[in-house]
Amino acid sequence: MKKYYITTPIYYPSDKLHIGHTYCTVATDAMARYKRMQGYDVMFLTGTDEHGQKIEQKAKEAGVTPQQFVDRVVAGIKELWKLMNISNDRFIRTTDDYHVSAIQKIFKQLYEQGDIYKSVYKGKYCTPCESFWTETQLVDGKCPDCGREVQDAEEEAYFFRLSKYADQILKLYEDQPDFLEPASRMNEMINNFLKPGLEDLCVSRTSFSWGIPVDFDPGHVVYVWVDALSNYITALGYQNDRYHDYEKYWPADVHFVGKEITRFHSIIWPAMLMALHLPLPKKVFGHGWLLLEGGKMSKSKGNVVDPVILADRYGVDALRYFLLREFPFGSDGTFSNEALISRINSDLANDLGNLLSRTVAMVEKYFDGTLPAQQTSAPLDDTLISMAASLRDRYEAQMEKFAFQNALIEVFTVISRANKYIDETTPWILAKSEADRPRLACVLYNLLEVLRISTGLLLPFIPVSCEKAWAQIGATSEQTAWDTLATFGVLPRTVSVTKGNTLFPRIDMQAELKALETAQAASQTAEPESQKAEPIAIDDFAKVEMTVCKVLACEAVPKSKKLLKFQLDCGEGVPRQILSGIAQYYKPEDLIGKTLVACTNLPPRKMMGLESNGMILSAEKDGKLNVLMLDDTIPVGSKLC
RNA sequence: CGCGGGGUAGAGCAGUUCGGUAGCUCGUCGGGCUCAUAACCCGGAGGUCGGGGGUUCAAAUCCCUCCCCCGCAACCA
Repeated sequence: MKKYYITTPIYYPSDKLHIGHTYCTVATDAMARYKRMQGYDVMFLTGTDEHGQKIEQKAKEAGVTPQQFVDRVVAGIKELWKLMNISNDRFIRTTDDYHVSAIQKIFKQLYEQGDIYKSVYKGKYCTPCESFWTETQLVDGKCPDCGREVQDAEEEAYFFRLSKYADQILKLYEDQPDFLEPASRMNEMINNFLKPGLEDLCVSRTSFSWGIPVDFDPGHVVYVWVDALSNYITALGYQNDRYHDYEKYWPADVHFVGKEITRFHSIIWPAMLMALHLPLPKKVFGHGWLLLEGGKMSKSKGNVVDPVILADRYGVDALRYFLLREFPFGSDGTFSNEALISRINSDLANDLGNLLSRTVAMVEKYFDGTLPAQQTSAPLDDTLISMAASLRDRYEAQMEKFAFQNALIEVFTVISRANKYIDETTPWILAKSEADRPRLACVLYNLLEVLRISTGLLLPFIPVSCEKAWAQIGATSEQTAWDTLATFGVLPRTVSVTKGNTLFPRIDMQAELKALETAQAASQTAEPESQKAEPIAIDDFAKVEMTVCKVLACEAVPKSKKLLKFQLDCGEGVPRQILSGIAQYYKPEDLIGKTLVACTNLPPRKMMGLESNGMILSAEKDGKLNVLMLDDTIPVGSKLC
């Protein structure tokens, strides 16, 4: 049997997942279901990448162990995939025993054959801060955190000989121009990383401990590259006994990944596999991001879209459909509630749902639910029939290119044609004459066939709804199998229908937009987590020196989007230079002469090569920022108390 | 000149590989229909395809140039 191995990235469980992760996973799921439908033996893998410093910190903040922390988040992720009807065959966690031991073996093998070597990470060390810094991070040759002297220091670390594989990877791209898609991503890799030259990659850490220990060198843990990327083979049983289908499924047919991690999958991962003498995946596809009006989705902006709310309100299938129909898979798209509702209404409710509803209703009304065998065709039927019969091929061509959007457009073109066909044939008029009954029966039969083929092909996208539709049009799963979908006339002529519930109810746009706003706001405030600041002692507050100052000069930092450079009179006799990331909110000239407050006892910090000696106070809420401006009569140099 | 993506009707997008009448969805205006989820069908209005220059019989598409938006990396104390 032909096999097909497809993967999502393994997600980082430092937080709840959002609509972006859902997008990628739903796409992978649709592809997996499509391939199963075609008769492939599919392995669909997803999972979680659970190690690293960030999770160690988050667990500490939450007062639990890292393992407890990830267990909780991962449980939520599995629930989300269940809700979204994700049909993954396997779920790997990088904390799974079998993965841990396999990684240790892989790491050791690479070390023993010389592809990983122990070296030193050279830098400057600040003893009181216990921190390593590179030359470029230093401010005036001193520790950027505390301003004290630093010493030359060396830290042991393991490195992977990535540089050794640069040529082979360039050759891979030449020989296999479709290895990484869309093509624009490959250009980015070549220009940004390959051409400038690859540096060896630091693949271990000693600065945190939440990771897979390097078993032959205590104190070192394996860093994300080797740990996370290898999941695609350890999940099949590579170097472990938990699973035994590495031989069967590897190499993967495609890795679906977000564009931010295409680099890891198209450079580091192939290099690692080359080092291990393993076959390379056939393809890496870097999909685009879902953006929101006003930019990227991010926790800090508080504009994260929660898939659970949307699925609860409109149904899982509707959300799945929207995600794959609205956005071209390779490029970014803009998500909005309005677009979601509009898409559901126009395609699913008005076109597909209504076609099903009116067709089934007419079969019940005119023939008591069962068509007679005597049916008369007409030339008018030909266009519809040929469109429906050839639909599978056009759909398949798009699916093979991961062009989900286009595949769905193909299906809905036929659905629209069927709605038009009803107008052309006017069944309600045919119903009035006994002589036209055979003709009427044929018209309704043709409509049922279009519905059978359409919902057959929509199965990977909206699986639950398709099965409901089959129940209504009287189709069995044999009659909607892949092989039957390129043939018109599969349902028996005397098919019986059963009217069911409305497949996709229309959504009241105005009412829902309001309701959504409330629901989303509620879910965000429901988890204040670290919102409330810890109480501090008055002494702690007193440590912060806040000084009233006047802006002497202010200009944008060249090539910087965020930074403005201030010269401030803080009553110290000499101007103080402070950089502040508010360029998007203020024009430099508007701030000159204003009286502001700055924190003036922070250690100096270097940004864009310029030194900043403090922080200008501003207030921020809901993405809006205001610099604190004071009455100009307050004397410069006053301390806030 | 850091790298990449993009600018096409009021909104959102396709079309650009390989030049040949500018298309889709939503919205809007008018008409039709009554089987259906106030759904469906038909028609209209609405675009100097970011600006300028070039190649060509012919440019959204190819070449040059400029402008604007967005993302990535170094910056957000």
